[in-house]
Amino acid sequence: MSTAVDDDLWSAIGDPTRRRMIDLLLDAGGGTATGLSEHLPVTRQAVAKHLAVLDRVGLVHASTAGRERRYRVDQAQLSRAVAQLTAVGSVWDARLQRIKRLAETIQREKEAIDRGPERPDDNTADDDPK
Amino acid sequence: MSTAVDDDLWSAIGDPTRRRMIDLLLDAGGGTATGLSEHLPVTRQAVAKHLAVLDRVGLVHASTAGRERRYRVDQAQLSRAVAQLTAVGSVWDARLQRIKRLAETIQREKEAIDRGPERPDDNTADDDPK
DNA sequence: AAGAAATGCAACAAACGGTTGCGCGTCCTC
DNA sequence: GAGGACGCGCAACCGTTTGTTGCATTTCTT
Repeated sequence: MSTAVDDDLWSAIGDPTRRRMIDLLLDAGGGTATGLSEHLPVTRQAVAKHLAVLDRVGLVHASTAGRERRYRVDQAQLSRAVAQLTAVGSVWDARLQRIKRLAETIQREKEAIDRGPERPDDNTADDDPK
Repeated sequence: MSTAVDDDLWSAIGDPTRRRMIDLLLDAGGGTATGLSEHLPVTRQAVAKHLAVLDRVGLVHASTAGRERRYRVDQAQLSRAVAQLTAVGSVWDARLQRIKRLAETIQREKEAIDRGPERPDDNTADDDPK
């Protein structure tokens, strides 16, 4: 169900610093390594490496202008990533729900036994009540 | 908005191997390091380390039974993680939507200019069409 | 009691995220 | 237009993570 490309996307957005970088880029509509590093607790070089990673998986694109290298978020690719997140989330959610229902069923059965361990079915002698 | 604990949760589920392990554990309702490693492309020891990571952030719990050490998913904590995923996803989605609307607005304005760069309002000379 | 099965521990290699230091192009200003 | 300031890329290095292999230990089975 998950491809290698998807794994790359995941590990790209798995890093907290990279997630914050994407936030910043979305907020400002783009930015440079130096600019981003001023809002992050890491050096410009570390930011540059992260940008290279994000670029490699297509989550951002760069454009050189003079001595500046400006990065913008690729909306389509980020959409893909978001779809991945919600997909995995809903799969796990579904499994959790199933487990939860199962547990409740077992609990009900247990309580039933606790109430009357040997009592058979209710309606075995239900016909002709009078 | 994101705490250190949340970052730990994220990086725990950020690893593709660990995600597949959670999948397997959910499917089978629990499992051991040796058992999981048979369904994964890594050795038993690597799986054991991953299980230790997942245990440290509370996503799984272990119980020793004889020579076996069986791990189960902590439903509440996984729910937390899923909530995280969907939260980040919806934030990014919202930003993407905003950008998309903005782009469409600009596009409409551009097209309007292309149709008639200097034309003022539509209904200035609308009376007496003949 | 002996062997198979499961785990844990230790040493090691490679990749990752981070730092510092340096050199090179581009812009601004005097 | 010469010189400094600014932004960037490259290389070396360090600590942690992720993976391996090898071995000792515990527990089950026969």
